[in-house]
Amino acid sequence: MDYKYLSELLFPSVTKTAEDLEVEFPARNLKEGAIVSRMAPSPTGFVHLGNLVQGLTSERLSHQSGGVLFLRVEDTDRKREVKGAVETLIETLKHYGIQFDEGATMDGDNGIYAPYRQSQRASIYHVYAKKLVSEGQAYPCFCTEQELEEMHAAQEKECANFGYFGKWAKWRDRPIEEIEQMLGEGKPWVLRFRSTGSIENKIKFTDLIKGEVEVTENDIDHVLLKSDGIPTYHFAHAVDDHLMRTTHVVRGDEWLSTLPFHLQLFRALGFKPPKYCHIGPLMKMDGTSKRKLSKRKDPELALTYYKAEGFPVEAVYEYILTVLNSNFEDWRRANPNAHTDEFKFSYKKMNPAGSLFDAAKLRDVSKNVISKMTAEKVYELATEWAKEFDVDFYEKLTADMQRTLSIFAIGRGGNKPRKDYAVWSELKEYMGFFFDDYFKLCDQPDERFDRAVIAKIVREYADMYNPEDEQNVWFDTIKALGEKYNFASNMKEYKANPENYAGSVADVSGFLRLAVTGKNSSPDMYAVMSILGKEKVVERLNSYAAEIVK
RNA sequence: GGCCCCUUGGUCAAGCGGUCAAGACAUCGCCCUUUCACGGCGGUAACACGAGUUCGAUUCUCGUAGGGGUCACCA
Repeated sequence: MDYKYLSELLFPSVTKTAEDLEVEFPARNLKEGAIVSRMAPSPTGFVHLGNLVQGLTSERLSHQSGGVLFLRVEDTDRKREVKGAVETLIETLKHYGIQFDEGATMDGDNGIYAPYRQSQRASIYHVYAKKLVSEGQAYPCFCTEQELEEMHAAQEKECANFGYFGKWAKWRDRPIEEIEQMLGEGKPWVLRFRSTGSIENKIKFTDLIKGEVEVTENDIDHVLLKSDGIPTYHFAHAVDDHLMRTTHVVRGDEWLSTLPFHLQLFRALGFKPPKYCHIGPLMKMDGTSKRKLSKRKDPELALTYYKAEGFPVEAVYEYILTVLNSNFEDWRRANPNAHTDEFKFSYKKMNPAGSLFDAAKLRDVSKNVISKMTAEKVYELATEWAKEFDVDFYEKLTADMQRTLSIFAIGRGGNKPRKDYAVWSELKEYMGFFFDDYFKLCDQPDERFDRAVIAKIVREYADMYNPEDEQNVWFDTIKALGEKYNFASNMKEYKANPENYAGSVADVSGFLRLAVTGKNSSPDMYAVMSILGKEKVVERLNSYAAEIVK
């Protein structure tokens, strides 16, 4: 077989050579040890938490080493093309603050290894395709979809391994005349790799996360170019990561099974393969107690979900880091205010197994993150969120910025800041009572007390509330009022002999709280009342007193 | 089915041949406290199973089981 002739037949318009491309896309000039990594998602319409896990790993690895991180869009699947997906992708990654040094952007490309969209790189792939054909390492296959299905069925029947290999590889060794004839008839074809591997052979390979991995050689003649001339993931991966001079590939471990093929491909092309970090899958609890993999359709795994819920980006980051690097939490405790970039991230600390996504933990992390923010920061992020997801609430929040800020300031700062909410979408429930439109009685008063007494106390307090009072005076007033109705003002005494009292000042505070906020749980009452103002406080106290005895 | 990866409490996870097997989240109890929170202290709770190597295995090896992945002109 004259492979050279075949390659001209298949790729007549390709004139460039692999050598030309080496010159066009030269090696990077980086310091020793600098890692070049990338995020290479396919634009499916939404970004997955897994993408962020992978992206964050790449980002830390490259930037921490003084290297480069770039974004490459893997849009080689025309059938699954989703309109606007690339924009969504770039926007989402931007929201999550991943800083790319080069790669695909909204309006094009940034960087000398462009284009960074695979759909625009066909001519580059074809150079290598032609080269492989001319060397006898790849060949055209004219099998129809139906023929392939029949092959699969036959293999199933024979209990043979699946795939296009060995005797099943119909077009692997057809004479050139036949190929020319098919070509002449304009029949569609794909380019297949001529594998020389055997499943009898094992190869050892070191993954940066999994460690020593023993895999079986690939013997399948995988498709390199689809019939539309666009490469498959495998071929594009080898060509692009070589030309873009990627040193480290971070990806999910679902790729582990095709790794032998990738290694084979790099060798066939004369490329040095990158180092690989295969991350275990992120799983989720499914139903009862069974664990299941994170599927593309789990809405809570889509990044847009976290944005809509109102998780601060920083919280999602912190959570992912705690999952990725087990020592991150310890570090965070030791450095509560340091920027995450100061944490020494290491792939050595990464768990080779997959992990279950822990929503409760994320919430906890988020509460901590929010509790450390200033009121101004909370205002900024909460209003940003509300503007997009709850316009009415947004208007309330921004109507009087100073007032809103003072609400956010309650219990903030100091060593033990409050941790009331984990996401912005909970904010309305937490502080809604500050706005008349959202104020309503949510909770019931304690059953132990006579409602008439409660009403009496509440009404009486309405007459005594003086916003000018200092906090201790304010509280003394409440204590005195309670004592009048035999509610203990000294908690220790009350606890020692509860039977001597109708209740404690804690209960009295509870009555007032419920009247003013509509809830049994709220931030500091003194602050709440002073922000609401005398008029509003008195009004709510009185209407509550009336309401409760109806 | 073939091939591959994984397996410490409910969850995330330390642990690299000798530990009373960390810590965090969740949960429960107590304390602090004017409420609500925060916080503090403490409790329940784990090395999947079976062989082997070894004086000694959670740590090493091999099986078994379980979980997961992959076998496309998807990535």
